[in-house]
Amino acid sequence: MVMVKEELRKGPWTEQEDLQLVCFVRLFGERRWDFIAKVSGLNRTGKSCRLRWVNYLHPGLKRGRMTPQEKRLVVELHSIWGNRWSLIARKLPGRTDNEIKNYWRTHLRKMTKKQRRSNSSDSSLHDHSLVEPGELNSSSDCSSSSLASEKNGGVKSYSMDKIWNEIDSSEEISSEPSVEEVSQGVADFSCMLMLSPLWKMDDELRML
DNA sequence: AAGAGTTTCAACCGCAGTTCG
DNA sequence: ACGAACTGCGGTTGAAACTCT
Repeated sequence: MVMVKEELRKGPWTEQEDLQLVCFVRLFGERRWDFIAKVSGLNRTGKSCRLRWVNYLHPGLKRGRMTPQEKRLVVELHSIWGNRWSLIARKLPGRTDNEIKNYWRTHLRKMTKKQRRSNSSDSSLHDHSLVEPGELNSSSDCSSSSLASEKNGGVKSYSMDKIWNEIDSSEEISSEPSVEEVSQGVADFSCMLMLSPLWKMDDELRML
């Protein structure tokens, strides 16, 4: 028998992987990521699973651009705490440290550009307006919980709403099942049945 | 219209801190 | 007390989308 060690998957997550991860996080909670990674049959590291959950799948995440208020808060807090992104993120409910970090980088770039320009043209630098032109009226389309670019028909063109709907509709399960329950086969947990290659693997093994 | 430059965002990596056996 | 495994954080990268010329 030849043991083929499957390579860990990297790169963008598929809708199916997301569903799978959400199911297993609901089962086991937001901890033991390595365990979840193994048990779920996702070919990902625990780290990768955690990151995906925290930055993307976690319910209650706000989607869409940051509002001018949020931007202002980020700048204020950054002036106090520096690059303590996770700390700053805690003051902005629904925002992740990654998001804030990303925002800060672009913000910083804009500022340095502005500065360079104003240095060269000797204009004043008072405009600390964090609000880009046109932002105030159009701001915060957070209501749309669709993923970044639903326009592109790529891998990512599905929405979190859709995922959560699918999950909700497929579960009437208590929030915290015991490990025993799980091990004896919460397998009737429909999404697990359908999704986890682990169970498939089990069947395949039996066949041998 | 097309190509270059810029922005945005998701994901990976390495490291440090924490937990557990 | 100690080492291994796990977790969380900050930095960085790369691809896709968008804007400008």
